[in-house]
Amino acid sequence: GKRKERLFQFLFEMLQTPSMRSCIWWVQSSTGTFQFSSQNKEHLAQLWGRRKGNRKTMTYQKMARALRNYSRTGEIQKVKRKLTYRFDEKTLKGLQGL
DNA sequence: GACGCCGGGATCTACC
DNA sequence: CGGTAGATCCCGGCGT
Repeated sequence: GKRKERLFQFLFEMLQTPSMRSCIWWVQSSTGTFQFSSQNKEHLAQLWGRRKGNRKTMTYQKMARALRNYSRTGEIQKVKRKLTYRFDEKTLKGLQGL
């Protein structure tokens, strides 16, 4: 099946990519906590936008809005720390099982 | 006050 | 046609 990739799947993939460490990294991988780089978050957002083939350039502001939608389903929660989020335990297990 | 980050409503689009 | 998953736009709140 070639269902379109979800945002959280893309982020997890980036977190496993060494060359992306300047954009996003694990704060604590065991709990699924990760953080974006204040300096390079826009580059990561643009990568996401290109992958989706969006008309306009993806920005952190817009990507973060999509991220906030995850708080409703609980797939990802925002943590108090700046630019830091956390995958839900169930979501994380699903991603690790790929 | 400016700027960066955050929360969420409204609306639109692409896809299944 | 209805639902999902964002994408886009916009505005207000808050801390530095």
